[in-house]
Amino acid sequence: MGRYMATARFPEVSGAPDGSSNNDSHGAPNGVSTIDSNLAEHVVLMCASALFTGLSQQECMEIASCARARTFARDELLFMQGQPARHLVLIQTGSIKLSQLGPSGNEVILWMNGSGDAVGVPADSGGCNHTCSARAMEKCKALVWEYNKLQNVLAEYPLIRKNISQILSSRLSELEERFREVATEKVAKRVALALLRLLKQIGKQSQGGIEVSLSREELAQMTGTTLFTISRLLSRWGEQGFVLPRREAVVVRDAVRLGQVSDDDY
Amino acid sequence: MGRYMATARFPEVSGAPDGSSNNDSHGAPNGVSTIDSNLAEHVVLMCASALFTGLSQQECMEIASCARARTFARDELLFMQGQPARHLVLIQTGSIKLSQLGPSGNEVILWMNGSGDAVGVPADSGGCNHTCSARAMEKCKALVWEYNKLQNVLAEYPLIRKNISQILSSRLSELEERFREVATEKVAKRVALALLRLLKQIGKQSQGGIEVSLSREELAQMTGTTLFTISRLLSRWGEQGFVLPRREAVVVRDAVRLGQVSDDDY
DNA sequence: CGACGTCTTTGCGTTCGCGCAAGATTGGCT
DNA sequence: AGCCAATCTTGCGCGAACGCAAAGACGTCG
Repeated sequence: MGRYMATARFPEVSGAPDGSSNNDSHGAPNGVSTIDSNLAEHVVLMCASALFTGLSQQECMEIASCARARTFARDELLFMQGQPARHLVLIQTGSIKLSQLGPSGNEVILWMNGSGDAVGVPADSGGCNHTCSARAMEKCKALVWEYNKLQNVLAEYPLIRKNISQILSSRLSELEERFREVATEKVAKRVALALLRLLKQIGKQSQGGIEVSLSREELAQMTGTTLFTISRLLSRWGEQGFVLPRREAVVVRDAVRLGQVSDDDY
Repeated sequence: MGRYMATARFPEVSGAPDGSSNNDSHGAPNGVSTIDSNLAEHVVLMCASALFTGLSQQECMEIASCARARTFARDELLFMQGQPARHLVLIQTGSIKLSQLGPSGNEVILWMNGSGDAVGVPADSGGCNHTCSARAMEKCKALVWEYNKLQNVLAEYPLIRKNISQILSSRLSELEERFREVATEKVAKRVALALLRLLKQIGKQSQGGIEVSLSREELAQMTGTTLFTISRLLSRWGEQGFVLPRREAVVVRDAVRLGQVSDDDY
């Protein structure tokens, strides 16, 4: 609570960058222009992403040309729940959290997305409103397409439609699983399972283990509990040695042990 | 628990009906063959369904010709969690519940589907396993397509792909909402919201209100609580008059009042 | 019609996890 | 360096909901 209140401006991811676009000094050596080396990066990113799986480098390059490169500052809002969806964002570096606000003011974090993930995936090409708000957790680099420019791309490469279905479908099954968890499992197990998922999604190698950068409150909002309970849990687990509680983060030292957490571990 | 244990046979929705297929005696009057009148019914159903939205009657008829009509008996299993998905089922009458079983044996009901809904929607055309089990809640009539026969249809009518994305996307947002609810709201509100949703999905007009045919336990499995708590809740609400607790069902007399249920209502 | 199985109700004790409050820790910023 | 705001920790009490047990209601089937 609190930290974000200042950002009251209504954002909508704009294609036009805030100044910090492609021309980041990358010390491009003689002959290779900065634009080209960025383009190559983008193509690599795209080919590895679930969204553009199956497309050739050639094709990715084509599609990349309709995109704008952007950076998002820490805590910057990409879009807000309820707004009409207009932009597709492919994350290059950094992580983005998608959270939903309920009528009674309660907030949950629905998704954490990292490098290679797509945010604002269009179901139909247009017309829908965002079901959640998106916020950069740290400085992010990303590629942004406007839906209307995407229309042609989708028409030309029907494979992307298939990939979108695939993405939607796998998100659905992940959420089904998480729904079952939050509906039936006790807090300790839920938190353990959430952490294990987060390891893969936004985990960063760190001394002594893999670090997940989420505050106690954010972890609580992912698992349907309170920051107090999370704090107590992590303290306990810290004593047992398989996690290291950090400020706004958790370092997981032993994922296997974490996976064995059961009801009696709290 | 228990009632279902007997059905140990491994099912997989078969195209070949169990005998009770198209030729239900419908007292077809002279001139109109039973087949034709069924086909007409199917086309009407399809045109009204989200899956085939936008297709002409002509086209629906074409597609219907690849389908088999089937009935499912009460408590019949359409498919089981973990099995490879092979069939698309469009519900004509009756309702089907989709439930997921966790590793520790806890079960939740993820979806309740009624007339016009599609079960086993293919994300990609094949290769995936079912994330939940499907069971007919009552005698159901349905149309069934095999995935391999569907391949051609999907290729010929790309609109269906779009519709599938649409369906997946709207299911995703419903589940996001329910996830938020189960993660943040108290039991009373969760149950009220679940009932309101069920009214639309599988509600049947009944004397004194709209009836939802779910046992206490099933209602509990939808909302992440126990049959005891549900029973107590419904008793209380019954006293207040806006619902009627019935055996394996709930009659909602005043949906507006139900929507106003808040924490202090239990 | 009566017996049985299933579903439901309700009482009661227990516990998990909430939520406040006060204090400790941390990192950023001037 | 030192202040300040944000985050985190921990103790404590309480209440929502669980979960068992026993009894009641209902429908079915012989």
